[in-house]
Amino acid sequence: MVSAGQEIFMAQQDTGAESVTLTEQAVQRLHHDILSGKLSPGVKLGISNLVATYEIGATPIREALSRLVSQNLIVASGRRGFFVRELSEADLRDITNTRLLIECEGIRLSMERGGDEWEAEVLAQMHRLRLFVERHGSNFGEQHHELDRLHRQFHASLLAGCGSPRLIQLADNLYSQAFRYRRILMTTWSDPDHYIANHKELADAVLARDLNHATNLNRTHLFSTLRRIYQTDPQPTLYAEEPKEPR
Amino acid sequence: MVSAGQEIFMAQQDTGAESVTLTEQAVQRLHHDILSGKLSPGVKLGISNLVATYEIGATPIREALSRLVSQNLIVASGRRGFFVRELSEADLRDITNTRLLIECEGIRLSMERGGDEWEAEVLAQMHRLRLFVERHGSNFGEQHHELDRLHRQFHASLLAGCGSPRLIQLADNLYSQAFRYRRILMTTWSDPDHYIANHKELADAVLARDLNHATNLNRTHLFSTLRRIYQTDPQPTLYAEEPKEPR
DNA sequence: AATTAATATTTTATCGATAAAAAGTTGACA
DNA sequence: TGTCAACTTTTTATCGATAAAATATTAATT
Repeated sequence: MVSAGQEIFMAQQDTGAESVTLTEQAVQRLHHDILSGKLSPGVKLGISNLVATYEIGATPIREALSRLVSQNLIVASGRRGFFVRELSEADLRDITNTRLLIECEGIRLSMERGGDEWEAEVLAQMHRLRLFVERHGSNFGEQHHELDRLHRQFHASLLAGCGSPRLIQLADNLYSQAFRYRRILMTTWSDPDHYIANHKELADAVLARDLNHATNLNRTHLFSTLRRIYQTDPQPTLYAEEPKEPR
Repeated sequence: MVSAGQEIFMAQQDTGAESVTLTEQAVQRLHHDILSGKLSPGVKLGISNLVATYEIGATPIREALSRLVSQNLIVASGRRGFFVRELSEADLRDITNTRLLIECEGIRLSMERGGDEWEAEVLAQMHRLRLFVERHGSNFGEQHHELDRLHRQFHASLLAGCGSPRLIQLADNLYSQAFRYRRILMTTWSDPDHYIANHKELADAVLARDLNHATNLNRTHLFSTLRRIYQTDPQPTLYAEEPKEPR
């Protein structure tokens, strides 16, 4: 027999899980499936297909698609339906340049305004990232949900202290857009130690308020995807002419 | 009696007007009504109200609302509905800072990459703006659709040559967000000549590739709304420490 | 009079059905 | 054999109806 207390608890759990709008569920699942590559670039997102696949009605699916359009993951074409956005070198370059602009400003502001909690947050995220990589050193190349999450959160933490909701939101957005490209490289990642060392260096530079160093590291980090996928020179348009400040 | 030819023509016109998705129509009308202040900040956007007002079904209305949520004009709250986003000083400050970052980078890139057509575009928009103001000097303070459009396009033209779709889109987006605040001031605008002179100076600086001057003018321009509405000091976080480059 | 409980009302979120495009197919004619 | 036109199928965009929440209202009890 179930006591009243338990019933209430379960009801809360139920609503806690199910009270999330179907639209939101659809957004999350579509987002995930697009980032993971399950839904490839260019693929047509037919309503009836999606309704069948996700077992969600057409209205919430449609609403979810609309939301993802504004996030540049999906393209809506007049009366012809929805499609997963195509990838291109020009697009990745645009993403990367914009990201650099947004993230560097966010980091700059965080350095200026960030307090103790912000610093603690950066350290904590770095720590989580390191622990995970150390524990999964062998399967490092594999796509791993948890690693994705930690990596995203690490980068988010760097600008978490900036005090600008818009910069934070934009950075997160651009991260998602870049992820589809980065994913392609994931299987080729080799050296966990190198990976951790890189991120540690960035975190340290940020916490040391060394804007110049942090910016340079971040630029290298962001452009590495572009370089490795398209074997192009970065052609960084941003902060390229930044003065060499004595550190 | 109507000939076959006319019938076809009318049908085309009909589809020409109506083939635009109802969702898109709803987006435009909501966008307009929010920017114009017809739908005030904080107001609840009840579905049935909107359905009745716009004479559009609930599905397209809902889709339109979803899209505008990602544009920061509307807030969606769980199962409680949609609301026009509130205004606040902190929000305008965030908008303004972000705008400055985006626009200045866009202008910088336009200066670097913009060709003849870009320059022509800037001049043309400046000209259109001037002509309109000169012709409507007396009713200058009034809200005027056409002036809004021209002003928006003028600012868009400054970064039109930057080659970054994302910067362009972001700038436009932020313009809309700022517009709700700027609108409050519109009735107090006094001097058409001053208005035109300001914009002319900005256009000239941009075309002369004087980044420093253009940045300063743009900062002043953008922060003037903040200053005038909230009587605050700008506290510009951006480019504040920029060196005084000899022009 | 105030706080809670029970009820009624409104409104959202969602589904299933439908009309209208778009895409695809077939067949006729040059 | 190729092109155009009529027709069929598929799929989108949209509506009206409904179940489930949230909100407002009333009643009851202390």
